[in-house]
Amino acid sequence: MPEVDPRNNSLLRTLPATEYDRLRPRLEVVESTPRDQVYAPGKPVDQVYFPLGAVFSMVALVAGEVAVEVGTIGTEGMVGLPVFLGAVTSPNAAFCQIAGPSARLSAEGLRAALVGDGALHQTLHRFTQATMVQLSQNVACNSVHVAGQRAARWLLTTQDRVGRDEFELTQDFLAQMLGVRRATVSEVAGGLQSAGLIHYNRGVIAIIDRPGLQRVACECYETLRSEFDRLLGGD
Amino acid sequence: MPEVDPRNNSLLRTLPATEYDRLRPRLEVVESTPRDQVYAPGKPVDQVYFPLGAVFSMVALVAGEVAVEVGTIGTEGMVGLPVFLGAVTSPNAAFCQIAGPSARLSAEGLRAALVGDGALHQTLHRFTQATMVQLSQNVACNSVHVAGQRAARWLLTTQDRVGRDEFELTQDFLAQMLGVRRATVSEVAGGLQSAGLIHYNRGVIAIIDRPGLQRVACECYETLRSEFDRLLGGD
DNA sequence: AGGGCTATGTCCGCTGCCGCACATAGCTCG
DNA sequence: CGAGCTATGTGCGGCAGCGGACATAGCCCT
Repeated sequence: MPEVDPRNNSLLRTLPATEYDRLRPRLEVVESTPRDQVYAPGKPVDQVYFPLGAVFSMVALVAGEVAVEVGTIGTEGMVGLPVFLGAVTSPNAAFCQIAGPSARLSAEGLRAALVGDGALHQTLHRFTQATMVQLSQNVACNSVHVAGQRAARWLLTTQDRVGRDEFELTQDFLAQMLGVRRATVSEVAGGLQSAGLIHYNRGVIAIIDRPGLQRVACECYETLRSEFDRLLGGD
Repeated sequence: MPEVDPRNNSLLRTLPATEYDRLRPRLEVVESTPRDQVYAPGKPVDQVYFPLGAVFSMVALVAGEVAVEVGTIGTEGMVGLPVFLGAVTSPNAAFCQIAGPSARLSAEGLRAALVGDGALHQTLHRFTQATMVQLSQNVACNSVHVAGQRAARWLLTTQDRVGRDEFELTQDFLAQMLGVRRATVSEVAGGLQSAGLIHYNRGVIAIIDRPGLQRVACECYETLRSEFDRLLGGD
């Protein structure tokens, strides 16, 4: 595996050297592939992930079955907030969406690093707030905006998180993330492609015209991006 | 104002006596009426509320205008988590939904009470986790369940929070909370009434048949209730 | 008593998405 | 090179909820 610097993760990057050095030996760089689970509903969350290029999805279950995406996490965050918040388990699940590396830390490792009131604690507090804002916006977005707008928004957000303009994504997967039928994604994706905004082929998608996509996407994209900047960017 | 014991709030109730006594002199019991704002989007959150009978609603804005309810807070919680999480402002708003008393505390008062790693800190961490679970479930619920199910669920939750089987609520208000048209609420509420589950009249609603309502509501009600119990009840 | 306001009931045409089903094209592997 | 799988395209009937508009009824105030 190519050595990746854990400092590619914004949360880790903001830590002062002393605190980071204490954490460093406990971090393990691992590669995830789509659908790898970080934690499952009701099972103990025993590891947290600081994505270094991978993107993860949090989903909520309905009737113990249908999974609806409630938020995504990339290099700006951490997967495993329930550990930070003192919960052993969560009713939600988290899994890999886009392949890539992450810095992994055991739950005890995180808890140990949090004793006292250091920078990590504060950083994770701000990330928690950012996550709550993301969840809130998603509640609103899901009930107000139509599939096409949300698909465009999702693609923009994912591009931000992976930092590449091409990544693996099937229509089937995107349909699950948006909570719509695959057939609906087929229609809206076809529309975006013939408008020259994206290009896709058998599970690989490329963003061609970002500004164009932004015009199609709902304002939730901009709203969240600027709020994340404000909360997590300002240091 | 009738003196209400701040210990009616579960978060305050779980505090050990020493910590509560330190907080007590800073708490002020206040009465809220529907639509009273606790905080507004982008403005500093300068007070937090521990509801003692009132119910509050958090809403997210879309296009700076349309407000969609993302969660509710009653005696089990606190309004003003952004303060705890170190944010000065929030893009969301919070306002009173059902009239009643709360224990109010200034933002600085809360911050002062949090120095060191006491029980309040831990309690609020667990409440933060509970709130995130609530938000997640609402994302899923909004995209999967139909208006009738969600209305029933909302009524059940609100009844739990106010602790009475009759409270003030107009169809117009409920429509905003559910993110549907008032006309839609008129139809589903009419259905619930003729099924003998509820009774309402000009802004006052009474829950007649709780078990019946539970059969109509989506499982999100039970899911969340048991998760809140698990996180906040176990002490 | 009457005027106005608020809360509620109801109707129409429309649209976005659903459930279901089937068709096709590219990739992979024996 | 053909079999089979996976990813994508498409069509049809149906329904929930929308936007917009209008009607009625109870309440309050004068």
